[in-house]
Amino acid sequence: MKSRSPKGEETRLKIIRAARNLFHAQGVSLTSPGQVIAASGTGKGQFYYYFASKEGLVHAVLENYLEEMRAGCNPTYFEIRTWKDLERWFMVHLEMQKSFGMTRGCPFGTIGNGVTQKDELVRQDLSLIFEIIRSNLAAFFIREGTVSRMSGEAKPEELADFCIATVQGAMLMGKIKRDPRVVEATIQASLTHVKRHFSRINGTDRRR
Amino acid sequence: MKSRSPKGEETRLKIIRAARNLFHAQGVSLTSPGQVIAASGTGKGQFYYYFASKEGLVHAVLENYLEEMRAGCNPTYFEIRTWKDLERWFMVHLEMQKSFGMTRGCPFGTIGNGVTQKDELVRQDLSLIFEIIRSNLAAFFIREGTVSRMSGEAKPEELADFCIATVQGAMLMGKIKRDPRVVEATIQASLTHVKRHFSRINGTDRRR
Amino acid sequence: MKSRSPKGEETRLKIIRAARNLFHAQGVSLTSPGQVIAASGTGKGQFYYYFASKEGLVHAVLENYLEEMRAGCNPTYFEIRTWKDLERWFMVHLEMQKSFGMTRGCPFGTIGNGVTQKDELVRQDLSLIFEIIRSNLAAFFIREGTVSRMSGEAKPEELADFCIATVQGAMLMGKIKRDPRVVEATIQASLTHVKRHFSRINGTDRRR
Amino acid sequence: MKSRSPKGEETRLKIIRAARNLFHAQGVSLTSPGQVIAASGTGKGQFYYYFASKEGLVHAVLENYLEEMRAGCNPTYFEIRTWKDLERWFMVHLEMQKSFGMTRGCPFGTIGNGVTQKDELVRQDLSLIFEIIRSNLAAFFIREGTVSRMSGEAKPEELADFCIATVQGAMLMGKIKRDPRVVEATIQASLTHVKRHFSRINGTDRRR
DNA sequence: AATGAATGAGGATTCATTCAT
DNA sequence: CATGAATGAATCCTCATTCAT
Repeated sequence: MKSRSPKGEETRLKIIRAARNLFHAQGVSLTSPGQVIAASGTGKGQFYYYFASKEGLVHAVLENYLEEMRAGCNPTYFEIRTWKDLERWFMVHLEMQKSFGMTRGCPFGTIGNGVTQKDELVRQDLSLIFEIIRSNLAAFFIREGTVSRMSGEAKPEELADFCIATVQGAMLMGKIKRDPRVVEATIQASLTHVKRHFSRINGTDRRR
Repeated sequence: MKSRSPKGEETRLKIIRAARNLFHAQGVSLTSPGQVIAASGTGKGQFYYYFASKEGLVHAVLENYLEEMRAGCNPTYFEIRTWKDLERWFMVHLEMQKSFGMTRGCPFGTIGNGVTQKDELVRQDLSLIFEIIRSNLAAFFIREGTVSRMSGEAKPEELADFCIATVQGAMLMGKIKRDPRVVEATIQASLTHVKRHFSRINGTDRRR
Repeated sequence: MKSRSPKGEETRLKIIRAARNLFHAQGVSLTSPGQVIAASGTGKGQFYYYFASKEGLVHAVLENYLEEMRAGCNPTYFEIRTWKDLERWFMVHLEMQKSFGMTRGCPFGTIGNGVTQKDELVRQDLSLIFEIIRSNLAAFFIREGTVSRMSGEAKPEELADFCIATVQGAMLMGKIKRDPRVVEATIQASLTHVKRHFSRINGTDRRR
Repeated sequence: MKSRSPKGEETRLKIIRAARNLFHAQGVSLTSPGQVIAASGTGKGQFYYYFASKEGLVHAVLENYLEEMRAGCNPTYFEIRTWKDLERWFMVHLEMQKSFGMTRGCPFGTIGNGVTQKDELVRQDLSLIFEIIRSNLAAFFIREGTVSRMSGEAKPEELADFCIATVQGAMLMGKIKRDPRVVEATIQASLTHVKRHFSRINGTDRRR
């Protein structure tokens, strides 16, 4: 935490918010400090006062996402307690994408796509974020009972990974095709697949 | 088709090959013409003699992928006739990623992730490529029989989209986590899900 | 004269014509060999086969203008025998400029404006062209009688220079203002001024 | 107004001064940012910090001329109150040109000659400058009396346009011929022409 | 005569960052 | 905390020209 004064923290957040949006829209590499500075209405000096470098900003943005998730105010992250919640989890991703006219993918996926061998720090930030999402999903699957009548193939963590990967892939394809239908079909299928593992237990729930 | 002379075509291909590799490794936006020129061992002038712009090069690279697919010499694209073929289709993606030490995703996904509103041409090129891959998968599913015991929910095309999206998502997550296990688990689950739609018909085949 | 074969001469002329137009529209320095080649529908090799360099092309273009003038087929150059001819001479410049929507000046002035210390050859070409135009005008003034009642101030050559300079200045201002009125007023005044020197002799002619 | 700090303003002016000189010497299109940067002793970044583009610099240079004129410190712009002033106005242009060894024309004419359809902004800047010069001349002619014994043909504004156009044309021809005599003769004739319109009133003044 | 391929210097601009105040 | 000025490498691209066939 570099600064505590409310004024400075506000400036810092303005920069982070602007960067978040730009990173989501066009990725990290196409976003220059200049763009972030302009969009945030701050100054060149401020930028490098609060962030050591552009990479530092990426780190801060991801940390900001994390804080948001921990504080429970990120619309795509919430505790999943029921199958309805899980469905909602899939759906909010689709809705978010729709709200941008299918021109953007998942913010994390977009940032993650641009990581190269030299961005080890950022890669780890992303890994951590996905780890948390994974835990959230896995926790639900664990809670949902001793899973899988199918030779134990699917562990809760793997189901969680599967959910995340399909959402990522769906959003990427949705962005490329500018079409929500791929996303809808994919997340539907993903959900169906996941539910099946719990068919014995949640008899009535299993198909919707 | 700009040039036919064997000499020029060779230069053009050298540039395309270099670009292909760099785009795959670090995405389009992080790849500068200068890098492509250096990697291809050509000259500044040659680059712009063969390609109108950097965007033109991206277009040419994607066209090159298309030609390769049509000629049947792209390792990730081949006619899928059996369930073994489908498994192989999933696997070659994983193998390719492993061969790069899990530092790269799918070349198309990587390029696609970087497209913004202004890259409409590139987006359409990618859409076309994915359309062809989709057709290939869908054709198999159609051939595999009158599908889906499940109230017709899953159409062949949607299953194809599902396969593509899961592979894209799996590779993206694999790259971010630098870990092949997510990929393995995800494509396994995806395959399982798909097979299930054909379980009544291909009784013995259904699990491997 | 580099080539005599009709085919080659035709190519050469296509290039010259394209260059003429481009030089007139945007000046020499903003016109690249590439533009000329494209506009003439020829090839890179042809260009440097017929012209040693870009400067050589400028030279050739100016020579072409000269030939045209000598052959009597340049619309702005014709023998001036009467005051009506002189008026027409002023007017054709205005008309030419109007025909381009007041977006261009005099082709010679435009080229001349761009000459720097290193373009000595071109400068001399232009000097020659203007010398010929001057002779034409001066010849008329000489023929028109023993001039100037005013203490010999205005020699025929000086009147010729005056005509040329006013036309050049008028067209330049007309281009900058995108307005034909400056041109009209200026050439009218210039004509009036010139006529006055002959008022004693050509009594009735003197005002139109 | 981008900057106020004395340091920055000085840098900005250094760039403008260097550009002014280069534009005058070789025109806008032959002047590269690199040349301006070198001549001004600043850096690449500074150039684009102060000016959005090369065109922006041209705009700034013309604005600078305007300020100079308004501040009364441009040697070619001063209030014309007497016929002597008008003569001086003509003469300073000639002297300026002579001071550069007849290798340059009028700075405004030189810039104006290079404007193409896409330089609308610059064209308007120049129009404004010439409008101000015109007003200055016209004001004098208006003050000089109820004009024109000649059927009201020549309005003060038109005489002003005539003066400007002849000076522009004279300087252009002077540059092309590298000879001050054309300029001398042309401005002399122009002056004579203008004076004539006031002959009744300023009887004794009319020839010098 | 004609063609296309090659060359590399240079042009216009943006980048990420640092410095001084 | 904040501002604006400074820096120079790098980006994307065009230029004028030459070469090989």
